[in-house]
Amino acid sequence: MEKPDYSKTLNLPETEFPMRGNLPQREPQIQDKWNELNIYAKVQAKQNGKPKFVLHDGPPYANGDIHIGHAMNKILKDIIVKSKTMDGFDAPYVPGWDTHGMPIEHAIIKSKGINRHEVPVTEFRQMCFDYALDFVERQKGQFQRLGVRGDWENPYITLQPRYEAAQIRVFGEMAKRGYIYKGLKPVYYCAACETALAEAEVEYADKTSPSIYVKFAVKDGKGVLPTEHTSIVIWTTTPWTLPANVAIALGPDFEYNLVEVNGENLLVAKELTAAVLKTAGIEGEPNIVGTFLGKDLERVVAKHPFMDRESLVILGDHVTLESGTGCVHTAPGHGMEDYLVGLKYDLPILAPVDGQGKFTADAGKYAGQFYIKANKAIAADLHESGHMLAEKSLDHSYPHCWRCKNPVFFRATEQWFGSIDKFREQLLEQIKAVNWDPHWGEVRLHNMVADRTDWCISRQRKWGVPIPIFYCTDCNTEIVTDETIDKVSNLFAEHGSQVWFEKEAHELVPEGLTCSCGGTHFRKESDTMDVWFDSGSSHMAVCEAREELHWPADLYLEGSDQYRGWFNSSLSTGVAVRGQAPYKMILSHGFTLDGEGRKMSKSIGNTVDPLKVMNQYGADILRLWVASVDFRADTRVSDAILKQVAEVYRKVRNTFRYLLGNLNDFDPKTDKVAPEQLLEIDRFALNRFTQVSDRVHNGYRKYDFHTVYVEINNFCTVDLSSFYFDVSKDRMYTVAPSALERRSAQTAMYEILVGLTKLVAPILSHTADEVWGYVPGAEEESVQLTEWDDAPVAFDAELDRKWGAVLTVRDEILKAMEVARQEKVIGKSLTAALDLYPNAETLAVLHSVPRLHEVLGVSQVNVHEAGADVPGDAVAYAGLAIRVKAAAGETCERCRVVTTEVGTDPNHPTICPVCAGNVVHFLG
RNA sequence: GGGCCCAUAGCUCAGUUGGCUAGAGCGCACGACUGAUAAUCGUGAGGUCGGAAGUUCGAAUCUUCUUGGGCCCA
Repeated sequence: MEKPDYSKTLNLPETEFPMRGNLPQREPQIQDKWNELNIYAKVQAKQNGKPKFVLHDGPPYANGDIHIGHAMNKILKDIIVKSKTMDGFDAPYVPGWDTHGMPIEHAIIKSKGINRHEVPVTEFRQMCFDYALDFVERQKGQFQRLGVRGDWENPYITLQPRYEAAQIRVFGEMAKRGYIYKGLKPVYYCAACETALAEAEVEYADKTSPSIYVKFAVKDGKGVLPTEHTSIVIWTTTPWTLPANVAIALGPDFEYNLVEVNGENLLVAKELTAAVLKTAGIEGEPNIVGTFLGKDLERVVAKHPFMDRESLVILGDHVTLESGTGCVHTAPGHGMEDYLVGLKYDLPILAPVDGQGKFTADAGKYAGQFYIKANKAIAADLHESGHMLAEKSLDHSYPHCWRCKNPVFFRATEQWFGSIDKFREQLLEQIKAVNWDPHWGEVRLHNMVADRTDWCISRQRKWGVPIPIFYCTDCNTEIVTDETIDKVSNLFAEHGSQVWFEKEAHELVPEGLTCSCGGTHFRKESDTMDVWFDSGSSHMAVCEAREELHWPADLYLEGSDQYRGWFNSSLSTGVAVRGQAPYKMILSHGFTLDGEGRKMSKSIGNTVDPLKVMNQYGADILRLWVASVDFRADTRVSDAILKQVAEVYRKVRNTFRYLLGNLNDFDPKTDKVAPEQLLEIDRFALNRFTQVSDRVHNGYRKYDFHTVYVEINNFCTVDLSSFYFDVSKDRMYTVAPSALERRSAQTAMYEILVGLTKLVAPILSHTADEVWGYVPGAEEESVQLTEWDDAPVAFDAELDRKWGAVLTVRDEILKAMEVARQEKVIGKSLTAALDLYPNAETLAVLHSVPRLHEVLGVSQVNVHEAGADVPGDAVAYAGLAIRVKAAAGETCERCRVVTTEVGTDPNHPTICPVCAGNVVHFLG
């Protein structure tokens, strides 16, 4: 008989599951399979009737390709939705898009080079509409490439008719409750284009402006300032705004000097006194007759230099001492800060300038003049009347119109507001009721809501949802009633908001509408709504409207910029129309920075493109990266970081591969070993998995994905690869295929394989399904169609403690063996024989371990009694002295154990008796 | 300028109510194996916790200040 090739008589791992992921190629195939299966619908159908969990998607803006922030956001949501599903919930996910607003108008105007005023509104809006939908499709493909599962065939889009219709109803509800009012607010305005401008439409350029110092005579010093011959000196570079002056702002904590000059007292900030006097050409040592704190001068009354009006002294934190006089001319109708401080003091908002930039009758003698031209006339008059202290000019950076390049200015215009004031207390109450993660989110939103001004919801824009208000052409009364809202909403539901621009007012109002004045002719509002009102209505248009969802949502999850944005606008509309926050919980993530913690920007060139990452590494690597970081804070990403994540992935993948390889002949239906018959070490492996499984489940439930990542990583590397697999591999390979020792290990590996696949599925969705295709006996078409099971064994704390002690001893022995290896006493562990000299405690541990040599990976172990003489060449460790020597005998050609018994069976002269017994199972 | 947040080994993160020589994985170095092989195993070297001051018997953990960074306002 010829000597057999013993390597053919082993149960070596074998699997088609590739070692290399090749994710950029493989993932799209897996996604195709999901699409064929219609995985979303299938999962939803299966979970129907289970407790619902609604994560409501915050809509990204449909413009541009997705960036790394989008990727992180969507991946986090996907991990949550998938883990909730596997945890036994019905977790629908309806993705959304935000589509109206300036950036798309901007993009259309730029890319098509068109002038908004020359293209018919409906045509312009259609272009915006098409553009937005193009990007919805584009981003949808990119989100799907990330592996995100959702109702992609039926998303919500803010330009959808049914969405716009629902939004109109939100507006109507707010109006009905008296929360909508018309007021004045300054906006950037271009007189040449006769239009309001968004901030993004303003560009800064150098300009030379007048720089004048004007005296405002004190009329009532409130007992603090003298009234006779006393003036407050203001400084301005826009003399034309003086007709709109209603106040003078001082810094509350600044000191102000009262300086006597030529018989009159002038008030200027102490720090600026010298500079002002110098500018005014006043020589000599100033004669300071008094010093005051700004806050002591509050409500002093001055007299306007040329209007028949008073000017109130107020306090503002925006006052600086960088230039001017420290006494700030305040015209709430012509400046943002002036406006805001004006709200606090309830100042009138005057803007006596019309749409062409000409002064109105309210500007008195300047009526009819173009605002800039009036600068000269005003200055001349101030000289004439003796109010001009000094007049110079100044070069500075000033906002200009992006189109016509003319200077722009702030002009108070009529705007629609949502009255936060009327339900601020309710907002603050509701903030308390929400579950905030991280907890500081509550403070952040609370502070914002506590001191925010009313919500300006109107925009002088075309690409948006129109504000559904009519005006009586006879008496100009605003009309918004249940009937008009109903009518408009229904029209929008049918035709979309485009109908507002296509039809005349009389076609849009309910039949028979009559104004209280008796008028029956109407015109329609031309402003559109702030896009935050669009997305802020999503809880009504989506959560409440769609039957698979519910209101309020269980969770909103967005970047921390959304405290100001969507969290805020959604809360406002929710409380306004339903008296309640539209979400039970807010979870927020940080921003993604580069490897050095710097903000990413295209100009610096430090961006990480998720699409490139997926082409290079794969979506699962990106997903694993998301799971690996502390997303609640800002996170970093770089190629080096992704490489590291890819290493972790490789380890996890190899773990799966090894499990699959060892299970190639395992049929769970027939080969499973009952728990009580399992070898102790196999039970220990399962026991550890039980623990890991529990921790991973809890990690998912607390949205601590980093815990999930760490637990899985450590389980694969420490528990499995370096211990369990390493220690059990010889047994797996050498024993008869169906021997209990092998089936026992296979049972443990099978349970671990199935369980682990389910644990990683929410994160490594592609890989998990790839693995699932190889799992023996797996019936479901996707692991996403399974739920987490209870762990295969109940956690046994005693077993865990015992093997913990074994591992500690093993570590000591490995150290000793490493020393022997360095000294060339041994090579691989199987060439070693050990003499162990334990103390009583360690002896008990060693005695408790079945198959000790297997656990230590050596050929021979000789455990001496406690107290035995320790030879001088043994190395002492805690509780144990160890002598490592080369094992005596020959190496069994089959199992590679070194033993003196090789050749005991004359038929097999090169192998050990154990192998001789096992080999018959292979040779027949 | 204001509100909120972040800062622990090269990297990603742990470090309950302040208390043993600050931990893990990866990476790195060295070594082993060649029956998980574009794999696998072992050993080891790396932080004094952004900085300063303070409270305390004792602080990465508390206080103040400070530096750098981020989000949102102004």
